[in-house]
Amino acid sequence: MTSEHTDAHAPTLEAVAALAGVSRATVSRVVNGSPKVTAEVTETVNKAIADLNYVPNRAARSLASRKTQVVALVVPESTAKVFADPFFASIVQGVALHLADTEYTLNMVISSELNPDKTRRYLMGGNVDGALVVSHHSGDHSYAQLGSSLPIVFGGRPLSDAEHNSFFVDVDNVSGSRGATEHLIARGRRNIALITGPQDMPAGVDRLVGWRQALEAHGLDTSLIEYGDFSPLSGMKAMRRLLERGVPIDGLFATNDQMAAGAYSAILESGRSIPGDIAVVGYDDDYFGLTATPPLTTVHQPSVGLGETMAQVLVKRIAGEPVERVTLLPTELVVRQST
Amino acid sequence: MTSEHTDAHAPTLEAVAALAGVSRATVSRVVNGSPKVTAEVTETVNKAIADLNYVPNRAARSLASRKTQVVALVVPESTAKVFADPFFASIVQGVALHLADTEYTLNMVISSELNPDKTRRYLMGGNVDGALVVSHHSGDHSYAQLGSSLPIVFGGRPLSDAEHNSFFVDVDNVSGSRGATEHLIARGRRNIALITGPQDMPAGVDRLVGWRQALEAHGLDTSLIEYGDFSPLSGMKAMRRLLERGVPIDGLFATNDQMAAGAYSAILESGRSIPGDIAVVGYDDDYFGLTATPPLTTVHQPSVGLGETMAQVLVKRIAGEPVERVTLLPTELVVRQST
DNA sequence: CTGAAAGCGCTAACAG
DNA sequence: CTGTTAGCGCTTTCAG
Repeated sequence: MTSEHTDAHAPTLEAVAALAGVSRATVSRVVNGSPKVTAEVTETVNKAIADLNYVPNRAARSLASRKTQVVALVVPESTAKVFADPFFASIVQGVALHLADTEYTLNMVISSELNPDKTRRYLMGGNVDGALVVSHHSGDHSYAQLGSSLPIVFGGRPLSDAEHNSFFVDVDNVSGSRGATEHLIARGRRNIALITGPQDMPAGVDRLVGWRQALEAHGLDTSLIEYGDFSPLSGMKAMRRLLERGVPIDGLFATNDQMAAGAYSAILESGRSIPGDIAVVGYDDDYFGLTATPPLTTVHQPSVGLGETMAQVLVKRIAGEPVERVTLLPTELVVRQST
Repeated sequence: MTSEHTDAHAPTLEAVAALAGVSRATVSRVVNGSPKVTAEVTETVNKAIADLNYVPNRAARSLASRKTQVVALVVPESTAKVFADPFFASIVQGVALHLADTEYTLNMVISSELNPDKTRRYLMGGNVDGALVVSHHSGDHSYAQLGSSLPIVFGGRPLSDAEHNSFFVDVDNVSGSRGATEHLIARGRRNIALITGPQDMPAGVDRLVGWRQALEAHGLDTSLIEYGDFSPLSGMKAMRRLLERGVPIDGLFATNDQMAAGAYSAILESGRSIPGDIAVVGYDDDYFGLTATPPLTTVHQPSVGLGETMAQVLVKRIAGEPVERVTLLPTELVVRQST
C-alpha cells in the first residue's frame, strides 16, 4: 500500500541564480530582503523565483545562518492530558495565529515529566530560537534556568517572585477579581464570601488578593473565606461550610466557574435563591456559566490574546528588541443573571 | 530589558570524535545507532557525548540526510477558530503524545483560507517529511493533491469516495450510529426517529446510514427523519417537526449532543418525558451529556486515539512501511439515564 | 552594488 | 568495522 513520491528535485538557489543570470549571493540577498540590491535586479530574480516556484530550504538556511526560525511551545504532559481545557486550547490557538504572520514556525513539544531532560536537551540543542512554556494555570517555571541561554516566555506568572528574571505574560487575576468583587458591591451586597483555590497556585493567590482589595477599599469584612481545589465538588463543600457559619452572606465570588457550579448546588439545597438571597460571580467564563440556571456572571479571560501576546513577546526577545518582562492582560466581566 | 545569551559554542560532532579518538563518521554512526560499530567503541563515543553534553544539530543533519524529521499538523484557520472544540483539541493531544515517542517533531501550521498557497509552499518546500491534516469534522481533503508528492494522512474521511487515494483515519460513524440505534431497539423502542446533520458532511451522512441499517435489520420504519445543522436550535426545531407529524415516537437518535440538547427542550415542552415517553441517544459525548437532566446516553469517540492513530499511520508511511489506506476507529456507547 | 570563496555540522558512499 | 572524501543548500565576509 505504499505509494511513490516523485522526488522531483526542488529548485535550488543556484537554479534561480542561473535563470536570473546573477550569482547565488545576489539571489540570497533578494530572498532575504537585503536593501542593497538594485530594484531592477530584484525584479529579475523575483521573476525567476516565481517561474521556478523556488522555496528556500530551511535546513540549509539554518545551518548557514545559525538560526532555526523555529520556536517551541512546551506543554508539560500533565497539561496535555487536560488539553481539552478550552483556556489552554485557546492559548495554543493564539500562539499559532500570531506566529502564522511571522517567519517563525511553531514546534509543539510535550515534555514528559518522566524524562524532562529530553525536552531540555531538545531546547538547548540549537533546535529552536526560543521557547514558549505553558503549564496549566500553574505558573510552573521549572524551565526558568534555561532562560539564561535561550529566550523563553512563560504563560502565567511564576509562583514565587524570586523568579525575578523570567519573562511572562499573564492574565491580570488581581484586577479581574477586584472587578468581580466590586460588581457585587455595586449590586448592593455587603457580606461577600470567597471560595478560592489552592494557595500554591498563582491564580489561587491572586484572585484572593483582588477580592480582599475590593472589600478593604469599601471597609467590608474579609473573613468569609473558604478554600477549594477548583473542582465543582470542592466548591459545593466550601459553600456548605460558609453557610454553616450562620452569619449573613448575600454575595459570593468563586474563583472559577467549576467551583461556582458546586456552590450553586449548595446554595440551592439550603433553600436560598440566586441572586435573590446570594448573588454569585465566577471566574473563567467556561461553558458552565452559560448553561447554569441562572446564567452565571463571570470573569472572561483573553485566552487567545494571551497566546498571541506570548508569541509576540518571544519574537521580540529573539529579535533583541526591548520588551517588558511582565505583561498583564485585562479581563472582562461578563454580567449575566446570577448577580 | 534585553538579556544576554551566552553563545557558548555547542559541541560539534567533531569535538566528540576528537575526545573519543575516532573519526567523525564513527561518531555519526553511533549517534544514529548503526549496528556495525564495536560495542567498545560505541561506549567510548557515548561517554564522550555525555561528557561534552553533545546534541546533534538538526539543521545539519537534515541538510545532509535530506530528511527533516518533522511532520506538519495542518489546521485550517476556520478550524483553529473553534480550536476550543474538545474533540479537535484531543486529536492534537493524541498526535503530540504519539510523536513524542518517535524521532519526529511536530510542526503546527495554521493554514489561512485566504492564502492557502503559503501552506502549500511550506509543505512542498521540503520543510517536512509528512503532514497530518485535520479539518473540523468536515473531511476537507483539499490538500489531497499534495498527497502524490508528500505523505499525508487526513483526519476524517473525504466527502466523496472519489478521493480513492488519500490515506485517512476516521471514527467509525456508521457502526457507532448503528450501535446507538440498536441500543434503543434493545430498550424496546420501535418508533425510532432520527435528527441528523447536513448531508454534505461525512458525519451527517454516515450517522444516518448507521441508523437506517439498524432499523432495517429489525424491519422497522425508517421514515422518521428530520435534518438539523448540529446546533441546539436546529435540534429543537427538528424535534418539533417530528412531534407535529402526529405519529407515535418512542425513541430518538440525535446525531450529536448539541442537537439532542435542543430536542430535550422540544420533548419536554410538549409534555412528554425522557426516557419514559421518548428515550434519546446522542453522539459525541460532549459536556452537555453529563449536565443534562436526565444525563444523556451518547456515543463516545476516541478522539485522542484518532490523533495517535493518525500520527502512527503517517510515521509508517514515511518509513515506507505498508499501511491500510483507511483506518476506522471504534466508538463506545456511554449509557446514562436518557434511555 | 555584486561576485567569489569559504564554510555551517552532519551524512553517505567508497575504500581499506 | 572504521576512516576518507565529498558534498547537502544557503549565508556571509571580503574583494572588486
